[in-house]
Amino acid sequence: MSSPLDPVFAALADPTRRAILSMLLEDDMAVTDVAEPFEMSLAAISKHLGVLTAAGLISQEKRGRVKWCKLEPDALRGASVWMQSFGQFEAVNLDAFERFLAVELSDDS
Amino acid sequence: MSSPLDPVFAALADPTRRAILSMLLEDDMAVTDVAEPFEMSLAAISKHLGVLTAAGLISQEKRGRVKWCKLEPDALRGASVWMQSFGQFEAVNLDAFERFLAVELSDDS
DNA sequence: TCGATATTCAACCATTTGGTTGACGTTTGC
DNA sequence: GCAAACGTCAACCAAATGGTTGAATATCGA
Repeated sequence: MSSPLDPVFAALADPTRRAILSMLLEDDMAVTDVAEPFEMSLAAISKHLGVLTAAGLISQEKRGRVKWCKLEPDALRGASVWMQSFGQFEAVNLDAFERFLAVELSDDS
Repeated sequence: MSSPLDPVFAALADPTRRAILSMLLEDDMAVTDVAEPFEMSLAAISKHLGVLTAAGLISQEKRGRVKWCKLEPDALRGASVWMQSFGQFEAVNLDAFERFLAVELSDDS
């Protein structure tokens, strides 16, 4: 059916939204400042920010009349782990999978 | 603007397509066999496989009347690298991996 | 208080997406 | 040769997506 990964990957599928995430990597930003480099309306950017918020990739906090946008990189973790499982366990080499688990478990990190 | 990441993330946004990729992780499969566990038409699965092929995530080779589907995990590399730029994912987080598996396997249809 | 700034909302539009069904072309096995 | 199996194609549909504009709301600064 669906999973929490659905809205994350869907949000990442749009280049405008990926660009927004990259911008927020440097610092928190107000909605108007997020919109500034893009050649589209503020309302469109507001919608994109809504999609990113719904996916959990950013959070928004209103202070005064300004709404600040903040990256929430933890939301990428599930998606990242899902993808890595393909790179590392290609052709489901079960031996490799178990070696991977052993290494991960013995490494306190 | 667009980038080669667009179709990859868009393809991953659908749970049916992610389930198909997981199946192909175990072995190459014929289209009919890919479709078997899903409660939708063969034509719908054929379209999903087309989306995955367009994204480069699988390849398809016809032998006789059977078309074989093969995972192409390298296509995930670009997306993976993009996500690494957000840091914090250098090592696979096993807790997150297990949470992911629990969710992903429990709502499979 | 008033005007400007910040942001969202509502209505609308075109395009894409994910599904259906039925017809169609190939390949296979008897 | 012919029916069955494999898979796609074309047409259609409903819903979601990504954008627009204009009005609305809330806050700030003077």
